[in-house]
Amino acid sequence: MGTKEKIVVKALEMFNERGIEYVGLRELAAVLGMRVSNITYYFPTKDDLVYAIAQELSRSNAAVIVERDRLTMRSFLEMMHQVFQNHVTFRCLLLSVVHLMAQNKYMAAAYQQTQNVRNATMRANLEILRASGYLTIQEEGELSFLVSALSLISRFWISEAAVSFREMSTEEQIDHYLTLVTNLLRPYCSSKAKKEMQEFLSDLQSKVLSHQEGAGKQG
Amino acid sequence: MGTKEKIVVKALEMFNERGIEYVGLRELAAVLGMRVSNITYYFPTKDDLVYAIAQELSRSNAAVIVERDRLTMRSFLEMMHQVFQNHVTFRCLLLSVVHLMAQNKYMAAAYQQTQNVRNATMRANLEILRASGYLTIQEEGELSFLVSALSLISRFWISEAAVSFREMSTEEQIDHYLTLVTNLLRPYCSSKAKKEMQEFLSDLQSKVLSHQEGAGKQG
DNA sequence: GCTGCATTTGGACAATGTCCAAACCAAAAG
DNA sequence: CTTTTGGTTTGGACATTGTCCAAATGCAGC
Repeated sequence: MGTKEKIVVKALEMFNERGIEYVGLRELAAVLGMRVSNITYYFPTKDDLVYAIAQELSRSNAAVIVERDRLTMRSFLEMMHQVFQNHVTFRCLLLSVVHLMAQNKYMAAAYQQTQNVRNATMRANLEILRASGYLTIQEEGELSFLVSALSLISRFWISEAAVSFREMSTEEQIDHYLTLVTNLLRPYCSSKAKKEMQEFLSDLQSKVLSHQEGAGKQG
Repeated sequence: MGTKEKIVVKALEMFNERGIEYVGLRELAAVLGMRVSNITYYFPTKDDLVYAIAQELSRSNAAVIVERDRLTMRSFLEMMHQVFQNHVTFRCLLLSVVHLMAQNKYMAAAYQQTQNVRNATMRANLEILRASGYLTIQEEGELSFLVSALSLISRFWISEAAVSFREMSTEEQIDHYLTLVTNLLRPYCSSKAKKEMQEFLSDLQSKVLSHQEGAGKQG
């Protein structure tokens, strides 16, 4: 692993723990056993370092794809689950989204485009679910509403969790917000969709419980 | 207006324009025609200054109340509207919520309590709307879902708008997110509620249009 | 062994929030 | 009118931050 990668990995770790703004380059350098200017050699600006991390998140999120003809309510929710887990892995970015966009025009542009793609994909997926008889969406307005709402949840669930559900474990947080997603979709769900949703939630919660037991054994 | 108030007023103005983190005390002092240490005399810490602003937001939000026996779907939405307008007035706080909470324990505690009160009030209001035949909520789960979803929207609509709908006017942004709120509630609405909702939205949008004309005449 | 280039280093810079002793100033006390 | 008092205001210091640059180091290829 080259120096550049080492920096990115350690930076992500520390940024996630304490927040991007509260980790100084000197501290990061000290942990890495190098000097500050060695970091600025690879990343002239702290923003460049953050941007490199952001690109990794993009890559991770791009990897979460289900073939169109295999999309079910269950696989849709599992996609959301994977995206949420990526958000946890890169939580420092999502917690600082507003500041990063305000400061760094380059990142703002890239983020904007990514989000446009994500929203279009979301819309397409919902349309597939309607065509497959999972969702009973009557009009365009309902579709845009679901896209908007899912986008808002997806972007900011981790921020709300950070300020309001700090005492909950990551698994519990994800469970909470995936439940929110299912409740949002429920009024538009066919009985087939509701059944898959219920199965998904039960499986999810049993995983959360087993995680808690695991944590209990450790502590 | 004493020095202390002058500082708070100007700070809010500048924080809203450029973000709390990007307005230095020296710049604020220069605009106010005083020295930095004069600010720190009244607010030993920048956080203290921010906290003073936060207390003003609390006061403004506490003023948004409708008597219980007069609560209708329309007045409920108008309450949301007023809250959203308060958020605009104090937008610097909402845009930095995550960082402020991470940094300042005192503010975190105060915010937490405020949010608990707000959620309880929201729940109570929704229950009144159900009792008055506006909402057809069947089970507890639906009620908690609506409270959670409304809380998330209320906290982060302005953050999403800041990164995604920057080109929209404030009125358009508020219109968009109030529409989101109504769409969220719609599946649980009686026909009476739907009618009031529709009236509210029409009035809102005609206001937005007149605002646009006004802006057009100015520019 | 020398050259050339990527890497690493130390030290500087301006800007930030915070702090403190001294100066200022207006009103009360003598 | 002078002195004292206590709330303001000031200038300058401090450590810390991100950024920058010239010099030193290390290493592969000739």
